[in-house]
Amino acid sequence: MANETPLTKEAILDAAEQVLRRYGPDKTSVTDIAKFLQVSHGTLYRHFASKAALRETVTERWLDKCVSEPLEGIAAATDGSAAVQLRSWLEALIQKKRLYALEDAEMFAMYSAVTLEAVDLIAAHIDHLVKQIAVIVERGMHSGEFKPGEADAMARAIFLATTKFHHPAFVREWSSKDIDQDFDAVWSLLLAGLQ
Amino acid sequence: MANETPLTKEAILDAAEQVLRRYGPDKTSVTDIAKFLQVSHGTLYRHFASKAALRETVTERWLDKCVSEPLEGIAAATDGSAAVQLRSWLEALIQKKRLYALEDAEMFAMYSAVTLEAVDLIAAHIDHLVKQIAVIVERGMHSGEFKPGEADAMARAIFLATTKFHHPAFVREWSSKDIDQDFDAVWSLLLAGLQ
DNA sequence: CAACTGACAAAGTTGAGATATTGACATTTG
DNA sequence: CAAATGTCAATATCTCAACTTTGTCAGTTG
Repeated sequence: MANETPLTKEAILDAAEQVLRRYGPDKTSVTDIAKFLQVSHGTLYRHFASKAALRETVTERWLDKCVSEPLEGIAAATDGSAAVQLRSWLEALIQKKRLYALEDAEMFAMYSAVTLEAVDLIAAHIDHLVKQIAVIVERGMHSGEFKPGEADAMARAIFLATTKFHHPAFVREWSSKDIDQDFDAVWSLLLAGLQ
Repeated sequence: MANETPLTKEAILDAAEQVLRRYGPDKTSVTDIAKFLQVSHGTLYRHFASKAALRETVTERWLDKCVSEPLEGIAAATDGSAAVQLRSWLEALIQKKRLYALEDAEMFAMYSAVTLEAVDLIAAHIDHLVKQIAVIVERGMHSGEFKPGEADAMARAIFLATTKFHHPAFVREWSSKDIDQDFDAVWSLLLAGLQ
């Protein structure tokens, strides 16, 4: 019964994202996604090896679209102060995490779950973000605004040192009244270490 | 049937710790602890308002005895390099967390659970640790080894920036091969910010 | 023959009744 | 009378059978 428009991975991912947003990561079954697409659930297994692989791919795409890509814009700028640029980049990362935790709660829950299950996928996403930081740090070192050093190691240190403000394990603490002051304290110390 | 040696809070906490170590935080009931002490479970409610209060008090005592007190020894030293002292203190904190995660797994699981439930208790414990860091930082500022600044804010920033290496949410990542290298990267950046 | 179906086994989840635990308190005991 | 008991209602957890979901694959279809 081959259809004239055969099912693509992208179409499945779009459907999965919609169903996931409606039912949440815990209540969404492969069968639910198949029903939505009006295909047999077996069909989805011709495109994805397992439910876990489908969940991971949905999350990977969401992270790329909602986190990596918008931040790429900030990291790509080549003018102005590197310190200001770095702070903007970190604030944008943190603001996006807080926003999605509230406004796209089901996809954020999916991302939190995948963070615990798919270590390699998250490691690759983090590498991607650290590379963006490294570009900013390198520019700062080149212009003399930051002191010379291992830009990649520094970038990774900056990402790790701000974990509390962007890692999903801390969602509940992001509504604390002290959180912005705490970020400021960490930022000041990191900036002092860079300059 | 009042006993000649009336039950003390400490005796209950000792018993609770032993039973908790045997059965783990999920499988230990107030009745189990009462059975161990050969008293009625109702008796325990004359000493603790609730099971949650008992769990929290056990955890508080464990944190004081196993974390705060040993680190106090390192923080109290008044000679040698403040940088070396601070690094020793942080390494001791991290090493203790890793050790207990493996060697006292049930009490560590109890602590992980309480970290999610009893925000105020953990906040007080963290304040305590941050004060110890502040003592080291202040000494470093006084001796001219660290540049002058707000020692308390810096101490808090140091604790927050090293979250990934001591917060129980990251137990699973502590066995990664990169973890020590990552700590080194963060340490270098923080130290540069202090000096 | 590529794309899909649907029947199937194995694994996982759900719900309802049985059992255990929590927490309050009137009562007992030395 | 302070300390502890044991019963009770409410809440939570366990058990196990019915059901759902996952993942495979031989078979169907355009």
